Amino acid sequence: MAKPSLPQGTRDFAPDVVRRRQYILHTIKTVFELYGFQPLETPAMENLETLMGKYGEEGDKLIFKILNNGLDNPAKQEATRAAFEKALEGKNTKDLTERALRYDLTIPFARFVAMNHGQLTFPFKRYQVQPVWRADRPQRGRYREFYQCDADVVGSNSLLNEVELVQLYTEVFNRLKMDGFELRINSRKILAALAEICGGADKMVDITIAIDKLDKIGIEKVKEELGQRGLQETQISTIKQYLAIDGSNEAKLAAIETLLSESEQGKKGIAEIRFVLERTQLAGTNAPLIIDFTLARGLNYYTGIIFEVKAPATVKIGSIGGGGRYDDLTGLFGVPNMPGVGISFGVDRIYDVLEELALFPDTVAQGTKVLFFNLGESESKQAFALVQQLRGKGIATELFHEQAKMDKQFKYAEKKGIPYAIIIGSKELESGTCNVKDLRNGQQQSIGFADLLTQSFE
RNA sequence: GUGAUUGUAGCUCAGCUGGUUAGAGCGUCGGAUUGUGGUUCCGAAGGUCGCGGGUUCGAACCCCGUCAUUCACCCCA
Repeated sequence: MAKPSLPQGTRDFAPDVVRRRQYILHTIKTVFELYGFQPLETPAMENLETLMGKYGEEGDKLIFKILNNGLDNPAKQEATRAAFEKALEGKNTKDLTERALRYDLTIPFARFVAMNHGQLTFPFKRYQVQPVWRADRPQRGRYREFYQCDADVVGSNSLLNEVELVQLYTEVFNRLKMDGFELRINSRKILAALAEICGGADKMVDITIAIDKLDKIGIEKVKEELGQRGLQETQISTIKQYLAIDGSNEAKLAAIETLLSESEQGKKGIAEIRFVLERTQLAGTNAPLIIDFTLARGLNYYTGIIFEVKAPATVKIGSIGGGGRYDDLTGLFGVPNMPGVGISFGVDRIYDVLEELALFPDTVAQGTKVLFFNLGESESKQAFALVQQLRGKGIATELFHEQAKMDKQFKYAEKKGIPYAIIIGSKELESGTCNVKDLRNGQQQSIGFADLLTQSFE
């Protein structure tokens, strides 16, 4: 029997890890609900044609395809062989695969909205927390199966949605006690305006891809890449000027206004950012909003405000969330005029940040609150009755599974992080009391069976 | 997909130029300890050296293949 193993890029989550992940997800979901978002779940698999062509050529390669069943059916053998020939050429055919694992949550969501737009109440605010799969090569912090945690508002052009999402981000990270996170904001319209004054709107994709790498490779390499992507010296110099904008949010706005004064689109983008900044402030939200004109976000479907959440500078993890506005979510599925804005939380990275900064509350590790010791036949009968009563009160309680030395039972409690041990031996049985020991400080008191039910066990 | 890297006990890692029976720490289990844990002490179990092939009198070590890991690129969360 070969050693069991896991498929590349997948993980088991042990109990203590699940607890901590649930703490994060529960916090986020609570805030989503607080802001009026509704939960949605979609299937792990979609029809292949729903996904293909939505993520670019590279994206298509990273979609996990599911082999059709019944390929060994003799009647279909001819078609299957032909399909396989096509697969060798890199083409997909229904005769070989017609389903695939979802690659993200946005496209399934778009599919859902397109299918149900007649029944939905708009603006439709949904959140969705589910795993997605990518046939990417795994690396640190990159997996083939990972959770996405998205919230979107569709069917509304109002910038108030952006303001609310800023508040939502702020609330979540405040609740997680993550001091020092930053909310970077930019507008895709400003990037478009930059491309415009650099001589070609068609260069926007090239420019954003290069700018996006600024953090990683530095200004010189970005200039190099821009040159390779066919931009002229004067254009690169304008972009350099653009990237050099620095200072307070006000100073940045003033500088960008001068630089993009010729562009109508640029003015719109600037006005959008101004609006979000002002309204956030007006609402009294203490959001760490920072304008960052170098923020580009690779994805091309964004059209307005874009966000990115950066982890506190002390942990070198970078982005822990992002999002933005798009004009047309469902056009690809035949339902036009469906604008929206959405955000996403990077759960795995948030986990790493909280771990590194030791921000998980101690209580997260606790499952069972009370362990009854098992010291004999009649003792355990009494204990078992009390166990059920405490459970009835909603207190997570266990009885040690067999009679054993106290030493062993203490160690079990300690390893499971159980805070209270209740000891009922022959003496206690006689007196109708039990010893309740707080394992965290070693203090112990004798309590009557009846009084046990009014104890808090916190 | 491209280029590197590393695979030895449950975990972290030693293991000399290729040479007898592959080691340590931590963890696990048992004991010191028959009703009070975390410390300490003693003892034990645990390995087809990732897998397959080759070279050699002899391979954990060298060669080839393969699988997995980690990292970079691409792309992205």
